[in-house]
Amino acid sequence: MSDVVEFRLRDEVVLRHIFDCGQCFRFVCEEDGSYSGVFRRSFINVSLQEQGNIMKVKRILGESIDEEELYRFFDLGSSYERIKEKFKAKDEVMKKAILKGEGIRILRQDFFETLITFIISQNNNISRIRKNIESICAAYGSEVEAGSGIYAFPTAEELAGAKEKDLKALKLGYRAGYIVKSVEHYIKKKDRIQRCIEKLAKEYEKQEEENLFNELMKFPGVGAKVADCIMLFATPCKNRFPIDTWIKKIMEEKYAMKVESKKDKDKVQKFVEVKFSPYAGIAQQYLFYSAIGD
DNA sequence: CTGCAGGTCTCAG
DNA sequence: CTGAGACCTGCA
Repeated sequence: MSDVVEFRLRDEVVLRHIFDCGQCFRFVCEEDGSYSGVFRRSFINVSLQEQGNIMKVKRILGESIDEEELYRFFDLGSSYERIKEKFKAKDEVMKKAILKGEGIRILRQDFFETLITFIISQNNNISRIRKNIESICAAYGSEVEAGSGIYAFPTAEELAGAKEKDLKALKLGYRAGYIVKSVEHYIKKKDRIQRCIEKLAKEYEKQEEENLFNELMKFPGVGAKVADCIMLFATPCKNRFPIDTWIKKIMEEKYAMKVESKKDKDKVQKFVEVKFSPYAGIAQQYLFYSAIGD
């Protein structure tokens, strides 16, 4: 445990691509291009050093930071360069998309936080998603350091104290009900889900991926898109391809695929799986980032 | 004052 | 099993 951790990077990393590609909502860009945000029970600052060869993580407030946990958070065990080469060779559209999002990495975030965050994200806009999350943290999370005014994301037990009307008072809107029910559901199912995730961490299996997906779909307020996001951003599975409005547009414009009915979407899933498995989710991030970029 | 935002749920058919 | 409509809120 320490105050500063540095990693020598094997891959090209661009912080903006990581923190501004829609996978997380609590990190903000500083004037020097570094990013600050809450990681577990610490407020940290992430910057690149030495022409991008070193990633430096500094604890600003709260608990000391752990190298292993950060290594996992930034998915530093995966070689994105190798994945990118494979993608480029297979697909021309992807080749261009990768140029725009060269430095993306998929963060491995906390499961519960990701679950609640993406329930909030449905049919919502970025600025309100951010506000909603901060409200929840301030109301139910604990401060990373006394008097700092910076709050960790609440644990399931902390958030279990929230009633629907309380969350509505925080302007969560109709998602308030989903959250209350999903917190309850999570507390009941968390052991089972944890086991699923551990199995997937040991080795990737399509069947186990499906099991977890089906399990996630049982959470109130979680549909296919949100389930895919949770899988991609909070479990070892990198094969889910969330289809949101941006991806829909891309698949229609660049791949000439229809994306309206559930059937159409299943077709898209198959299509990207054949091309990019077991990393369809990483492909999704390049496409997504290239779409929001312009 | 409408429209819409990184969807999901609910019901008819 | 599939396809419309409704849905909190807030900013354009």
